[in-house]
Amino acid sequence: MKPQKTDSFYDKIYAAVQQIPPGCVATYGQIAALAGNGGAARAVGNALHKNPLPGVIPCHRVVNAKGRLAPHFAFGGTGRQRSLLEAEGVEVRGEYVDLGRFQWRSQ
DNA sequence: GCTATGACCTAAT
DNA sequence: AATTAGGCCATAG
Repeated sequence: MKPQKTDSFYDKIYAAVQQIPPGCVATYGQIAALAGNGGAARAVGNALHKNPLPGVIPCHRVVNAKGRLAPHFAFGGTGRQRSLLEAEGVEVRGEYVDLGRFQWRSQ
């Protein structure tokens, strides 16, 4: 049997994003993998775009495979994100983040 | 079940 | 560097 206590994949995605520790960032593919579907990066992006739980989901910790922030953000823009990430200790270069140093990984 | 959408990924032009 | 094209997946109507 499967310990499935959620209904939609989106719900897992939101949970995965909330699991991201401060000072770290995760890629869409990583969130998709945590949600149980590696490769569903697109679904992850859609889930966050809908952002049903603003203020609860730290979307600013989610970046794409290149460590780049989204072109648009439900928070007000990438500039807004840059401030939040830097505030947590993440070095942001324009719209890019150093994945080799701040990408969230199992410790 | 099909169509349309999307904050993705990669390659090609 | 920017745009286009194809591929991948899930959701909503």
